[in-house]
Formats: sequence, C-alpha cells, structure tokens
Amino acid sequence: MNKQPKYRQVADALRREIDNGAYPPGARLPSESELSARFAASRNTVRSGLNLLVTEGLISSSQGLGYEVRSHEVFKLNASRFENLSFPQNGDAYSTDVTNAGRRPHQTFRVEMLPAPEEIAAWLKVEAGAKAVLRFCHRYVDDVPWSTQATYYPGWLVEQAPRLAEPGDIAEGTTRYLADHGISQIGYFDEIATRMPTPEEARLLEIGAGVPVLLWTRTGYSDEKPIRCTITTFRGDLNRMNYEIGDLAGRNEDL
Amino acid sequence: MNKQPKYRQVADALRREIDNGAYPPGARLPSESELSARFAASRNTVRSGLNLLVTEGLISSSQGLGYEVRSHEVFKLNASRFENLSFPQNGDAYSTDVTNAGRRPHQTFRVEMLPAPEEIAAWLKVEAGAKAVLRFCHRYVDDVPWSTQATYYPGWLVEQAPRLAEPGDIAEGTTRYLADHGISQIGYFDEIATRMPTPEEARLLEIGAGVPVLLWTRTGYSDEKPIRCTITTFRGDLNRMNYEIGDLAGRNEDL
DNA sequence: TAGTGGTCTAGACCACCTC
DNA sequence: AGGTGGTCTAGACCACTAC
Repeated sequence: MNKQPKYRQVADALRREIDNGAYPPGARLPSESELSARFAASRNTVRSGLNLLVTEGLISSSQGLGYEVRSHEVFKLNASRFENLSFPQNGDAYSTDVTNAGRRPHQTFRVEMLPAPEEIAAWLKVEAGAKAVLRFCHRYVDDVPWSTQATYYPGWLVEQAPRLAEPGDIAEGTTRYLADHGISQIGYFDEIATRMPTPEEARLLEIGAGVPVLLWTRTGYSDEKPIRCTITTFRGDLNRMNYEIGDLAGRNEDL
Repeated sequence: MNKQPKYRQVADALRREIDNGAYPPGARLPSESELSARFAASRNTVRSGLNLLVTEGLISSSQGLGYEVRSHEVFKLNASRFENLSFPQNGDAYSTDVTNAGRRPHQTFRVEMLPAPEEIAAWLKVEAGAKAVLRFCHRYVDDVPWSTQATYYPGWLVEQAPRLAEPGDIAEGTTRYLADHGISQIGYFDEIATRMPTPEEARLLEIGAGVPVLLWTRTGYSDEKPIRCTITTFRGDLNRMNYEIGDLAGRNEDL
C-alpha cells in the first residue's frame, strides 16, 4: 500500500468532492479550522493541501472570505477566420468579436519605438536591436482583464506607413491601413505556447496561482517578407483558440 | 512603500538571479539552510518562496538533491501540415516527425470500446453515451513522456471500417486505412486550450507543479459529418504548435 | 554518515471582511 | 468583535542521495 502524505489526502478528498459536485463552481469550502478538525491535521497541513488545489486551478482564496471553487466560462477565438481580408472588418476585429458575443469590450493602448528584442527580430527577420514599433493593447471584457496584445512592426515598414508610429488608434484598423498603402498580408504563421505567467503578466491579467497563460504569436507576411509580429497573452482559464483547416463549409456553426 | 512578505522577497531575489543568468538552466540553487541564513528567515519561509518559483515553472526540486533551474527545449508541431493527405505519410505521422528531428520515438497503445463521454459526443455529433471506439497512445521522446493522444471514432463508422476496433496498430495508418474504405477527411476543426494537469495527467506525463498542459482537440470531417475526434495532451513546457494560414510557400523553413 | 528536501506540528501575530 | 485566510517561527522526524 502506497501511503500518501496527509496533505495529499486532504487535497484528494476535496478534489473528489468538487468533481462530484458536492461543491459546485462558486461554492465556498469549509474554513481551514473546520477542515483541520475534519482531517485531524494541523492548520498548516490543511493549508498545504488547499494550496495544491489552488495551484491546480481548481479553487481560489481571498483573505477574510475563504476558499471558493473556480467557475470557468471560456471565450473561443477562431484564429483562422480572425482578420480575414476576404471579409474585411471595420476597425478592430477584437471589439467586433466581443460585442457580437454580447459582452462589453474595453482597452487601453500605447505606442512605443524600441529596438527589436531578440525573439521578435527572429520572427520579423531583421537584426536584433533594429528599430521597431510596438503597438500595445491591454484588453478587458466586462471589466475583467482578458489579454494583452503586443504588435511589432519592423522599422523599414514605418517609413512606408508612418501612422504606425503615431500614438492613438488607427480608425480603419491597421490591417486595412496597410492594405491601403499597398502592403497586404497574404499569409500568417501562428505559434501557440503555454506556460505559467511571469509576475508582470499575473499582475496585468489579474491571475493568481494555478492559471497558465496561452501565448499566441502571429507573424503576418506580405508577398515578400514578414511585416508584423503580434504576441497575444491570454488568461488560459478564459480562452480557447480554434482553427479550421480544409473545407468545412460551416459544418461547425454551433461550436 | 509597499512591503512585500519575506517569502516573496526570497522568491523575487532568486527569480532575478535566475533571469540574470547567475543560475543558468540546469544549475543548482543553494540549499534551504543556506538560503535560510542568507535571508535571515526560517526554513519554512524560504520553502514558501522556493515553492512559488516551482509553481511558476522556473525551478524543480528533488529529495536529497536540491533545487535545480529548469531548462526548456521545445518541440514544434506544425498542425496545419500534420497528416496532410496531399502528402501522404506511411504509417504514423508522429513517429516520422520525431525521427526527422533526430530523436527516438516510443509509444504504448491500447484500444477500447466505450460509451462516448459528453464532450466527445458533442464533437462527433452523436448522442452522449453512444457507442464509440477509443484508440489511445502514450508517447515518449528519448524516453521522456511527451504526450498522450486519445482518438475517438463514432460507432457507426466502425461498421464500415472494422479494424478500427481491433487492438493493435494499423500498419498503413488509420487515416490511410479510412481513405481506402472510401472515408476521406476533407477538413479539420482544431481547438487549443491550456490548464493545469489533473493528477492523472501529471502522473502520465511526469510533470510536477508549475507545468501546464496544452490540449489539442482535432475533429476530422468527411464530406458529411465528423468521423473522429483526437485529443492530444502535451507537456506545455516541451511543446508548441504552429499553423500556417494563407500562402506562405515555405517562407518559414527555418522556423 | 552527512546533507538534502519532504512532512507535520503548535502556536503566534497580522490583514481583511462581515456584522 | 469575531471569523477568515496570510505570514512566520522553531523544532521534530522522515526519505532520499551522495560519498
């Protein structure tokens, strides 16, 4: 018999009860001292067990309130349809999507000139440290922090499309603005990764322990070379990404 | 001044030193008692700080050995080229990919008949609990657990392609086998999500705290309806996914 | 055997929330 | 005021690894 440490027994028992529905999403767990009595363990041991469930993303805690079972509501982003030039959108694709879902979008925005970080330079196929423009969005849905989006444009492109470097929104959307200047994106290369948030990301997205981030890096190509690289950082618990490949012809409307 | 708790100061100081390269990937951190002296904190406080870094995926620990800075080596899977029927592969696409990368693939395999779980049934557009076949792979690369892959086929399909339900590999590959029986996949619908692993997943993939999983759900469509649903569970620290959209014509060879 | 991390306890004090 | 979780300590014993 493989005896588990007591704090794991606590975590396993509570996890089972959560899975069973004994504590449905949004419900409060018994207090630490109650659990301490129930499991005949010290408060610290119970805390270790609860902490396990927190880092698994199952529950969250707040001072003075207690532990609560997390509820998940996910937003699905169809990355293969997003910003499709064949179906041009007016303005920002994100706002459109969120509004269509009956939610209220909100975002803060800033523009920076900076030397391209190494990773970005590799995507844009320019030298590390070369001039680049960063357009940065911090996005909320119904006032919940949802994602951050950093788009980098290579310096050479800015000479052809100077408004990229100007602060403030581009009303018709940057994709449309570039297309109007003869620079159209004919393809994308996407990379999707996941990891735990850095403290900075945890702060911006207001996520605690147990919630990973989903990183979406999209590099847009013109006929000849990369013209932009967009890194979107999502809260992993609230977002999923979809891609359609081949001829699906709307067989997936309800998904 | 916003005073941080001591265990956070410990975590922040060590994180900074790791980021600086003072402790490069693979390096060992000082022992808990050394850190305890350095930070004038009790061993438990130091442990809280170290535990933060563990749940961030930055370091890992093992009994008797100490704490070690994690190193990351990622495998990129091109999901938009994977299993492309225009470029038919002999046998298993996964083994081919891994071998091409100069690594040694290894997998265990099993087949089950079972009632379709609710989520799967939704993808396959059959009733929950309807008969389904599960073909399950547990995959390793150089003996490191890499991913699990569960493919579900609807019961009605098995009547046309009975070998799906037989245990043991299908030498020519299931996609090819189905195509030879007049059932060809004309499109896919992919969904990508991330979360912390369940204890079961953590066991199969041998991941500790601080490493999320990447969930890739691919539903394959024939001309008329879904014919399979594949859920691949990756270690998030070792895998990234790529998609090409539009006409890239090999502009990305080196990525 | 010595040193490492892993588990567990008992108790103290603090910060936050609700009433 | 009373209950909740958050932080911290000091010390005990165990399990694993190295030599």
